[in-house]
Amino acid sequence: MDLRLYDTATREQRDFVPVRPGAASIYVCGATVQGLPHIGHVRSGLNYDVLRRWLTHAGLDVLLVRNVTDIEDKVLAKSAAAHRPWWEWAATYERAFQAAYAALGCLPASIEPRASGHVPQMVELMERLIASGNAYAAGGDVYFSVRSFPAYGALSRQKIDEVVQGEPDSDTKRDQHDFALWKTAKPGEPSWPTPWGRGRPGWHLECSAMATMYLGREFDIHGGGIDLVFPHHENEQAQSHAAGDPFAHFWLHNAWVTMGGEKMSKSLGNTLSIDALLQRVRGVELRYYLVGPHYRSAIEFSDAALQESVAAYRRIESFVHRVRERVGTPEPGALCAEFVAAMDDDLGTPGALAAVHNTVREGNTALDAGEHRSALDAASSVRAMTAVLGLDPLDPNWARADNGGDTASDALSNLVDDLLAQRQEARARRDFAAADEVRGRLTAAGIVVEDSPDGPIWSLKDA
RNA sequence: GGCGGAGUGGCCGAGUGGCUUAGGCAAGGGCCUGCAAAGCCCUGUACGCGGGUUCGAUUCCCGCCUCCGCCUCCA
Repeated sequence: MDLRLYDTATREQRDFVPVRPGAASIYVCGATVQGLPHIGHVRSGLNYDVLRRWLTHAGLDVLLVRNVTDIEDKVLAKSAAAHRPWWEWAATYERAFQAAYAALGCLPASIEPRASGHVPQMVELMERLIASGNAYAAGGDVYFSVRSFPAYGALSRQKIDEVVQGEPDSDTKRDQHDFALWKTAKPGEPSWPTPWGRGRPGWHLECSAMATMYLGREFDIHGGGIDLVFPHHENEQAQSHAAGDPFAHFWLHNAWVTMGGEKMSKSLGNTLSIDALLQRVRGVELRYYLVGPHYRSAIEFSDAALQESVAAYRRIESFVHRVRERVGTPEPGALCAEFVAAMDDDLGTPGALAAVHNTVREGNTALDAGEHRSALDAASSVRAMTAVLGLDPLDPNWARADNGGDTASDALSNLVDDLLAQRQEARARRDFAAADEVRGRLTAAGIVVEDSPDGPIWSLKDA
């Protein structure tokens, strides 16, 4: 394959060459399960889902690991405030995230490891770092010694001395820039045994340990939101490199979904929950909206733009449905070159969708001209391309009621067909008042009738 | 202060040193249709501001303005 990806570490596009021929390994920073997922969280999941589908389409055996940060300050604080066990709190929101990903058509990750289940791997990594002189235990905490690792800052291009310091959070650190790998146990908080006493993991350590556990010391792609570059990913890379692991070959970062020009976040109170959005549009339509712009471009959320996406997606969808009803069910076929080129160019989904729309237009033209073979080919191509983006209109996941599938009952079909036959009779004798009366009754019942050169087509009205 | 991103036609959103200057949505005109819907065709001539380089810049360089992000938990 000729995929090129923008790598944050090198700040340029590079040819994607898998570490292991024929396979691809991806680690994505998933959710901190402290609250409900919002549209921005899902955008990230969607992005790596598209990447995964594209790599899979290229014939690679893809492993996708998306972690769950279930042991973390906010989870502990919120669950404590609610007087609930931390693990119940985490599990509740873990399910909410899984449901949101699924509703948007994200294929399940190969595994979604929880930080709390990988303490032994973390301890092992800390032991390696202490042995190499890059970490030290102090008062039950374990810190990474930033100054001991000259390449610190390589990923984010931050210089240690230029980094703004927050409030000192510890007396035991040797350097204020050092970050905690492990935090000593506090009363009321969960803890695990280590050679340095009981405690709980720091966020950065979790990801290094889990990525290495499932994907090995060297793997292809590490992804996440742009906000994770510093300090999270910087720290991850520093830990793993200091421990002698080659770690990720590519660092990918997706941009934001903003609201009112600002980053969506709980603290600003401008979040948009997935549940609320799915009251208004279907999952596949929301997916189209989020996949349409390039993943490294910010999306300023607006209702108008969301509705435009709905209209744009329905154009694609209605083409495929019209072909199925008039010609036959298209099976996924060949991708067009424009689509492939766009996707290979750092997952250029905007260009890829342009290719889809061009094919739709050609297919519609063919259909109008009665060139059924060409129309079917176009629809096959559209199915294949949309499938790569997770937007295939005939994917059972996005099943929609129309009279071409199993979703409408035979009884309903018989009734509608009977009425349509009456209408055709009326039209044949040019009694349009009677014909429109039949159509009006169907419309009132939620059935949309459209006349095509091949006869009337009906479908259930959109919800 | 350090690092990074953005400003494109009515809207969303790509992209490129000039060549049919993406695609979608909306609008106007047309074709088709008994009507409608859908579809197809046509139309709009945009790139924050000021300089510079160039035969030519939205695209390269410099400066400026505005906005946003990270540096503290964060997709």
